[in-house]
Amino acid sequence: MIVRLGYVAMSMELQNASPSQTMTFAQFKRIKDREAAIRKLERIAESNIENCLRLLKHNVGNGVHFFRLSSRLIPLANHEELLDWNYLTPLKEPLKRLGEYLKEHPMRVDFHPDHFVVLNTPDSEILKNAVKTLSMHKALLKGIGIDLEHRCVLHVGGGYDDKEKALEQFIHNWGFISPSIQKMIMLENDDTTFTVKETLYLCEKLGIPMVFDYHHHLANHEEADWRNDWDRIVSTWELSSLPIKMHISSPRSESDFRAHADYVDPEMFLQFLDEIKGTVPEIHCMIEAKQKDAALFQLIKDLRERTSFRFLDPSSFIID
DNA sequence: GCCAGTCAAGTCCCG
DNA sequence: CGGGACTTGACTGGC
Repeated sequence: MIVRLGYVAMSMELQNASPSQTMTFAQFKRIKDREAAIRKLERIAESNIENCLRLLKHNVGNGVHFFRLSSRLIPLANHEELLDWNYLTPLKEPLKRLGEYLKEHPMRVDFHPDHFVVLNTPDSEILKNAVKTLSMHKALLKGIGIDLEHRCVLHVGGGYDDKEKALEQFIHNWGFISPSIQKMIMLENDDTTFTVKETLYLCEKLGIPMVFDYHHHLANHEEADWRNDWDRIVSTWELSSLPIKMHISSPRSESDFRAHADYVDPEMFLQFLDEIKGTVPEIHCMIEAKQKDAALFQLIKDLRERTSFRFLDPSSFIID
């Protein structure tokens, strides 16, 4: 079984390389000349994409081939008072450069839109905004030249005091979402509302790959033993051309259990790998730790010290 | 140059 | 029902 590790959105090691620089709407309004303000937004977005390319180069230099792109590349992209702003035109060339680099250096990249993209809302305005944000992600993927299939991880959404009803609302809303956006989606179990079993219910019904978040599962489950659902999780990936992916993080502390720790506990990870060994030919694990790439590099170091895993490259190894 | 406060979005929580 | 907490990284303002 091949295991490939990745990390999230930004680097603790590269200086001044944030892909999520921003301008709030309050700041935007304070600028008298609207055209100048829009040009500033465009400069920030271009800089974010430029930093994104630096991050990709940093990844290649360190043998990392799995990476989550920031979902905050374009500040205020979906703001209702900026509907006339065609943010894509000035970004066409920078996005193309990302795509060209990715063609030379293959890397699995995807997005995790912010948690206010909720597809199971009963409010049609909120659904409209969620779809708008997903359309931006679609445009970014197209601009880079990445196939849309399974590139956006989302949570199921709100519980609204009746989770069964909330799940049915998801199914209802799903019918109003265009196939090209449906195709982008993966669903993840969350740490407060929807468990693995509930997420699986939707994934199986609608043909959506499920991203298993081990930490969230520990925080929120009906049945503690996830292994009973593992085969079902794996099966949701049969319809995808990409290998199964999941999220790995450690709790910050017992009292602050849901928060992400700085690093990943290697013993916990090794125990987990031992459980799933041989169940899939290849798995991609997204390391979600406060220390981002530094946590990934530390985990790799820990694994090298503790195991005799055969490393294919600095961030991928084989378990027999 | 550091620390506290602000910003954005939805949901959730409390009174 | 309304206001505040939550979450995240970036940024601003006060000292």
